[in-house]
Amino acid sequence: MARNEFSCDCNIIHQDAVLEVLDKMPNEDTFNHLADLFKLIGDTTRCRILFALDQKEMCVCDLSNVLNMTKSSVSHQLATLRRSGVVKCRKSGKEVYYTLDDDHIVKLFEIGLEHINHKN
Amino acid sequence: MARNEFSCDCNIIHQDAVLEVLDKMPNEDTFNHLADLFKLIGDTTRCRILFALDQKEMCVCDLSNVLNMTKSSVSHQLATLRRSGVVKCRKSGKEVYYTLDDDHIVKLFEIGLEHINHKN
DNA sequence: ATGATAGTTGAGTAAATATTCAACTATATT
DNA sequence: AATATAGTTGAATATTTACTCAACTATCAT
Repeated sequence: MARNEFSCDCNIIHQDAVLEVLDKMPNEDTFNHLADLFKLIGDTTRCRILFALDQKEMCVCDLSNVLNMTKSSVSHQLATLRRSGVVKCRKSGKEVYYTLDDDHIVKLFEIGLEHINHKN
Repeated sequence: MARNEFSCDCNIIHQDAVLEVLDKMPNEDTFNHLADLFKLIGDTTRCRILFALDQKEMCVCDLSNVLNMTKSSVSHQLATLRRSGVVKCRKSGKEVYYTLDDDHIVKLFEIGLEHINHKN
């Protein structure tokens, strides 16, 4: 069997399948964005923050108490979530109140929880 | 204001909110499993593998060609996905064929793609 | 049996990242 | 103005992890 045209260390076993799937694959950017989204919620702390904010608008200090973590740590994660556009904040006096700003997050959580519960 | 009972470096601003949210929060295990699930699909390579397998059953060599990566690298990621129970495999001759083994993954991808496209 | 190919696996390396710590800004109170 | 608190931020550290490399097993063809 002839060496394949692609730069990988094996021969093509099913060229038809490979070409068909390659044709249907979204581009690199799409996968990067998709992975970035899941990576964003793929952290226990951020999961807990997002879940808490889905219940109620909260300031950094409230969240620190709910998570039992330092303000600094929570603030760092909130900054990450804000940069990614899944939470937004408003300032009121000395406090900064955060809220969820993305409907998809809740849906992802719902399916994620389904996944966990349906795994015998 | 009295120092709070929780071991964090700030005072409670809204004790009612904190207690209410704490009451609704799932336990630690749940968040760990949830985060692990999203972490699993929070990687470009694994996203691409799962997307490809959603199109068609494929062997490691096929996937290596689709992804343009070494067999070793793909095999490592497949082992991770297998350990987590989102793909399964069957051996046939020298080849090992992988398929998706979790309906939730496709749903998560759908919502993820929605998220990406609905962002301005 | 010998050689070739598909796939796996463990160790090593490099990159990414979550938390800590300390310094900082901004706002409110006295 | 001085002090205290809420929150942010950059640097450092420690942990995680994706990929490479080399060695290995299993299967097929001759």
